[in-house]
Amino acid sequence: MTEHEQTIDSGPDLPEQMKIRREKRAALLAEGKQPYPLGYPRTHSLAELREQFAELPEGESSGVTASTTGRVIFTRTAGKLCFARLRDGDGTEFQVMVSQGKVGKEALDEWKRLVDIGDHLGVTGEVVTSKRGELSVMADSFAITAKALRPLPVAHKPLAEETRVRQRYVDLIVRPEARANARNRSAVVRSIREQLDERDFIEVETPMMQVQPGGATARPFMTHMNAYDIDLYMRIAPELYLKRCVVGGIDRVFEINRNFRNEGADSSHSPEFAMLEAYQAYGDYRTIGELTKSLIQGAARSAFGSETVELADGTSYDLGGDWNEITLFGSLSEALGETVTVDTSLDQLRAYAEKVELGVDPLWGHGKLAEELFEHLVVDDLHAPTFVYDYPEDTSPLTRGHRTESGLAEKWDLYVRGFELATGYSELVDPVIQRERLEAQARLAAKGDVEAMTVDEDFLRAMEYGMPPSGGMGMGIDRLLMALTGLGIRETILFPLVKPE
RNA sequence: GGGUCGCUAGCUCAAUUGGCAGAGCUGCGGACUUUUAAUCCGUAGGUUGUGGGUUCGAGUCCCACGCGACCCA
Repeated sequence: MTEHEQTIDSGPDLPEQMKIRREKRAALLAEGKQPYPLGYPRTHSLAELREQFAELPEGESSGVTASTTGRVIFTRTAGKLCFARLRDGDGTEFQVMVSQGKVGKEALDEWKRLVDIGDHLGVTGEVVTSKRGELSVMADSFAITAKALRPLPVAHKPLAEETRVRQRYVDLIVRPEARANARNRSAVVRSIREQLDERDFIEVETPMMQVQPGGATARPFMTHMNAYDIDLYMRIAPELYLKRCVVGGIDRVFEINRNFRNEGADSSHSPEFAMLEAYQAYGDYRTIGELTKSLIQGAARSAFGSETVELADGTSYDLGGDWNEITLFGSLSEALGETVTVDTSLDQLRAYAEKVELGVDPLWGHGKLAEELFEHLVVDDLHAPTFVYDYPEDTSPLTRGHRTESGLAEKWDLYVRGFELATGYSELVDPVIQRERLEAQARLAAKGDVEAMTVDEDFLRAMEYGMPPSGGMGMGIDRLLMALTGLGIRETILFPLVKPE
């Protein structure tokens, strides 16, 4: 016996149920059987059996012998006849019957002695229906294909929320919604990729470890590369690299990948999150807004069959048709009952903040305070899909100034069900103004703003070669799933970060 | 960061004023050749999140810590 086996077999503290399963594993080995064989010669998946024998009348035998596999999720013994329900990864279930008359006493006893709920099983036998009319395989033989050493949780009580997240593998085994969530996410991401492909966008993958972080105002994670002995940053956004792509002639480019932001974690924020960013040469914030709407509506159609989706709380949510459009200062004026514009003084904004009991950071400038007021007063009411247009220029350092309104930037944020889902811009492509903006950001950083950008000389060099006029957008994939399903972010991410137990 | 609540058997949860730590399902042994969360008989399973403290006695009261949920900033 190896040291490892001693450890797992001899633990006196091990719960009884786990000890017993380990003993069953040992018994299989002692009897010359593999508890974890290489495979099982399968002729039909459970779904194929369901499809092929859907018409088999009650109480009849098909005459067809099939070999199939699945995880045991239910067992029942009725004397000399045993039942088990198998389930496949796709959720298909199928019944197995083991009869003493068919397999003999020895095999039936082995079944009763060694097979547990949770085990993976291969079964070979005739496809029949039971007296109760259920399609079944009447086993001629069976083999455990993977012995489960831990019991599954009780099927009929919901798993505690924390256990779902910490042990997603168990959640996926026992909860159909968990499996559906994983598949829905895949369907949504696939739809986005296909739609962008149809529009001739090229998918790229740009650095996730960067010498200097850029493309967003956010606090980065730091790491260290030993070979070069330099600090590196996990990226907070792919923007500056995707723009380099557009400079280089990849006129329609996108990336779906992870960003990392060293900030809080709560029911709508994860420190690592998946993001789509897309850039389109000779587009602007209007065309990229249309694209964003199409992508979301297309994803809803292809993943859920409709632009009106069913949310987890049972309500439905309509993403179809045209969406509301408001402006930041217009909606803020309405909420305050006072006319607020980009020219309203900082002191006046501070007075409004005090009036609505918004705590103000003295470091906040004019634009930042206007955005904070907007988030405080307006955002919660933006339930229907709403584009919020025209943000202050001084908080949008990578965005082109507004074509007609001085002091504003050509930026929109898309709000869905009260949270920010996506953002889009007419991109700033003038390298001289871009340098001024980044240098201003760097001065904020020097003053202690941990979220401020730094001057990326290589990015500016690229811009100096000329970037065509472009629209760009970014959308949180996790949040898109939240919008389409009504789930919390910890349900749309399979393995969200959790503190160690 | 502040407040409130929670952490008990494999899973989901009880436990009265501080007085023998329980149930259902699961498991184990038995009966049953058509079960579907079967039924019947029997039975096992606990360092009550961790560490201190008060007390004759702590799941329960006090302190600290860990993990989590909700609310607030």
